[in-house]
This record gives sequence, C-alpha cells and structure tokens, in this order.
Amino acid sequence: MQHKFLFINSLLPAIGLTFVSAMDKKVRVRFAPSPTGGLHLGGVRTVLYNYLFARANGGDFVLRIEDTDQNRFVAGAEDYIMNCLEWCGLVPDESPAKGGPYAPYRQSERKHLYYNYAQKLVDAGHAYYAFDTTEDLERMRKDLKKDEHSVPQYDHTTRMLMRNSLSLSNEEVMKLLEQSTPYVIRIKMPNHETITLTDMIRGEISFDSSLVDDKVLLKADGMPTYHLAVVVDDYLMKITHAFRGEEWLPSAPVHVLLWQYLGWKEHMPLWAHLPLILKPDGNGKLSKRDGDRLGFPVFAMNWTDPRTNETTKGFREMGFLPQAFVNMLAMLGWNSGSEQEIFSLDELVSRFSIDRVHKGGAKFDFEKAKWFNHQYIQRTDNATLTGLVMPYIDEQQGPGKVTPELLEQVIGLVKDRCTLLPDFWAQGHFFFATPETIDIAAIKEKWNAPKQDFFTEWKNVLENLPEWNHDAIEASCNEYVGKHGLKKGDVMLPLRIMLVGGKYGPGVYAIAEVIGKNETIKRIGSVLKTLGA
RNA sequence: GGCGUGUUGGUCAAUCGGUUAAGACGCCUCCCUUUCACGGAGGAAUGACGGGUUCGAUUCCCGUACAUGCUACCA
Repeated sequence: MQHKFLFINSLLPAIGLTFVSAMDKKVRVRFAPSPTGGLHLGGVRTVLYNYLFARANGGDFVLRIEDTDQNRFVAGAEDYIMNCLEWCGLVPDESPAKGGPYAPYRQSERKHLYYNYAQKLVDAGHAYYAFDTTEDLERMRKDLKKDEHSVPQYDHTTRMLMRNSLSLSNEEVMKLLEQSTPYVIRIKMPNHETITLTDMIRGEISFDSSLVDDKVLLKADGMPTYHLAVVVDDYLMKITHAFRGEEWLPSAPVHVLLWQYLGWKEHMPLWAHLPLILKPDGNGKLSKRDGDRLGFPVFAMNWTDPRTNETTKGFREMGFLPQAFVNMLAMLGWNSGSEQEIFSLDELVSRFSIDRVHKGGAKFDFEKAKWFNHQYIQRTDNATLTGLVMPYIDEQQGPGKVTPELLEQVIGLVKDRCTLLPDFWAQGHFFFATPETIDIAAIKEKWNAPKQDFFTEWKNVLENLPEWNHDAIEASCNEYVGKHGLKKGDVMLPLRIMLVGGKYGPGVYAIAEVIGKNETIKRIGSVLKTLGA
C-alpha cells in the first residue's frame, strides 16, 4: 500500500506532491451539490477540477447530494445533475445512484447520523441549544441594529440576550426540552481566537473567531445545516481534498473549528477555494439571469423548473460538444503555463495542477466558448459528426428524410463554417431541400439579357451532360459563359443564389454535384422564371 | 457597516526580481477565395494608485482605491 502511493506521488508535479504526500491516505474528493435546480457551469468546473485531481492521483471521486434543506428541494434535480455529469464524461465513482462503501450519499438519508455529533459538541461545551423563534431572531436583528449597513449577528455579543442553554438556567432548559420546544443547536464560537487554514490555491488565511457568528448546526427539523453536514460527511467519507467555490471562504473558520472540536483535526481535508466565474459585463457572480439577458447558456443542459415549467437553455442543447464544454471550463481559471489551449480529458488529467489555478475570478466569455466548440467540430471526424448532427436535421426535415451518407458528405463540405451543431442545418439546408427563400435582390440589379440567355441555354446543356460531377459542371460552365460574352464572375453569384438561396455556402459546383442534375436544373429554372417575370 | 478574497490589453491569460510584458478570443487591415467561411500575414490594445525593500520591480511588503463574496434554522 505504502509503495503504491509513493509511486503515484513520484509522478506528480512538484507542488502537487506537497499536497498529496503529506498523507498516506488514498485521495478522495467529492462534489456536493444541492438539488435545487439547473447545474451551473461553475458547478461543472468544480466537478472537473475534482475529477482531474482524483484521476491524476489515483483517487476516488464521490458525488454527494446535499439535500438538507427540505424547502428548497426540487424534484428531478438530482437525476438532472447525474445526467449532466454523464454528458460531460465526468462520472463519479461513488454516488447515490451507483452506491459505494460510504453509502448513503444523500444527506437526507443520513439524517440520523448528525444529531449525535451535534450533541457531542453540546456536551463538550462547543455548542448549545437555542430556542429562539423566527420572530425572536427578527426582533433581535431589528432592535440591536446600530447603523444602516450592519446586521447584528447571533454571536458572543448577543447570545446572552437570547433564549438558549447558555443564557437560561439548567432548569429552564430542561423544562423547555421536556415540553418539546423546538430548538436548534448552534456552535459557540470562541472569543478572539485566530483561526488559520491553508488553502491549496490561496495559501494561509486567517480569521478572528469573534467576528464569526454562532452558526446553526442542527435545524429544528433535525436536519443538519451545511456546516455540520459537510464536516461530518467529509470525515465519514474519508475525503482528503475539498474543492468548493470561493463563496464558502467566510464560513471556513466554522468548519475548521468543527473538525477540531469533533476531534478529527488530523483528518481534515486540504481545502481549495475555487475562484468565481463572473458575468461578462460588469462584475459579480455569473447567474442564470445573465445568460437569459445576454443570450447564452449558463446551465450544462436544459433545465425545466417543475414548479414554473420554465425551461432554461443548456450548453448541450445549444449545440456544444461536451469535450469542448469541458475544455473551455478547464481553461477558465486554470492554464498549463504553455500556449496549448486544446486538451483532451486525458491530457487535462496529466497536466492539471491545483497550484496553477487562479486566485481571481474570471469573466465568462461566450465568444471564446464558441471558439472552443468550433475547434472541436473541426477535429471531430465526419462520421462521428453525422451521428451528432442528425437529430438537428431530423428536427427540421422529419426523421429519416436525410440519409447518413448524404449528411456525412455535406458535413465534409460545410464543417469549417460551423461553430455550434445547429449551424449544420443553417449552412447546409439547401443540400436537403429546395431553399424556401431566394435572395433575388442580390442579383436582380445586374441581371440582363445575356445572363438570361446563358442560363436558359446552359440549363439544357446540363441536361445532357454525360458526367455529373464538380469538374464536369465547372468545365461546362466555363465553356458556355464565353459564348454569351460573359465572364465567369458574371454568373457565379447568380448560380449560387439559384442553388443556395443566399450568398453563402461551399463551392457552387460541389453543391450542384451533391444535389444532383435534376435538382440543379430545377432550381435554375425556377429562379429563371422569377427573374423573367 | 464588518470580515474575507481579489486586481497584467475589451475578455481568458504567460511571467515564479532583470523580457522589445508571450499566446489565445474578439476587433481592424491585407492576402487567399468571383459567395460565406476556413486558412495565412499584419495591426491597435495591458501591469489600478501611492509608498517602501532592492543595483533593479508587473513580480516581494505596506497602505489607498476599486471590485467581488459572505454576513439565513440556503447551500
């Protein structure tokens, strides 16, 4: 066992080794979302970093569902999260669905575990019962408010003014308990202690304990809050490295104290607080609303809120390749130090190092995200793309109308101008059906008798063309253009408009070849009729 | 307000005290292409501010400013 980890450590970059070799334990990381809605791209990035770290260190990646808030529970959110991870290719080793040696992985199913630990803290004098009602708390916050901007905390300055096992006599507390008065258990934050923790990304961070409030550990309904649950479960599940968003930093001292008070300090995971992903304009955390407002997805996949039936677009449905999505997220807050930007998941596993993760938040840039996808489309072979694009074609044409053979051929012709999967329809629809709109205006002004004559005659020539392919069509065109006193340039655009409907698409002769003789002649004739009228 | 964290071009970012301060996205120009792209060649654009430390600071330290996160019986 010992040898195994020495071996693994020797493969690690210098700084990673520091973080891992300190312990002879197997690396275990976890992603712990609460099932309250769509999976935010920041969440996916946290998953990614967890996953990469676990893989690189031969560790386990655990998915734990933090569903301790009954009020915020949303049906379907957990399955949705699992599906997102699957789509991204970041599948956990242990999860509620898959199970594992530390099951259950849903905190609601672990409810019974937490009370004893909370009680242990009370017995040791590190926590206490608090009987305050919501109204009591509101009154305290209102009455004790000193100035406009500050909100009084439930802390060492106020706790003796409240109804709890610290301020009340033993008899009173016993009586309240006997009467089944609802209570919570709060941590008793010590006075003027400096709490220091080492963050893998930020280094040493310290807090003054007296500035942190007495956080609720166990709620009145018997459920733990995040603060208790994260510590108990990370301990029980033998988590060695904990990655979470920067927004958790202010409550980190509570967690550190809990590890200490519970007597597990030497088992505390190494923390890494990841930088935030910011909105592109202005500042602040990127939210679902920013996506709606600016027209890009924020969630990994489409999310439909079961209560409002409102659907929020996801990267997947917008036509992103999961590999591109993941690659893009990897680069948002981390870089290899080289000029390389395109990395496969395997490459990321071997190159990723936590010490190269940025401290500062990064603004999300949808244009760059699209660039990644474009890169991946170009690097994906046509046969694979055919399978990915077909659903979008079927959606437009009806299932089965376009054969995979045709699609694959078209993909080869148009892929370099496609950024998102739906672009294949926009860039190639004229291969599958006669264009519905023709940009007549683009050619009408310069239309004249010679052109009319050329196309009228050439159409008939095409009819009898012995071979139907790019070169034959081009040769024929060149031959007849001269006969009408025209130049190639005079007819190229009109021909394109006739076949495509607009000023875009691959080479016209290639288009003619693929759509076939009959369709080519038909489209020329149809536009000719319009122009002649 | 308090506490925490952060700050290199418009955006992502390299630099681990000494560089003409990389590269990418986006933008602009040109070339290629008788379309649109792709591709190629160029271009504009950066160390928040003020003090130190140092022979020398983008880099280390301290202030200030600004930004952001937290300040719930939410995570």
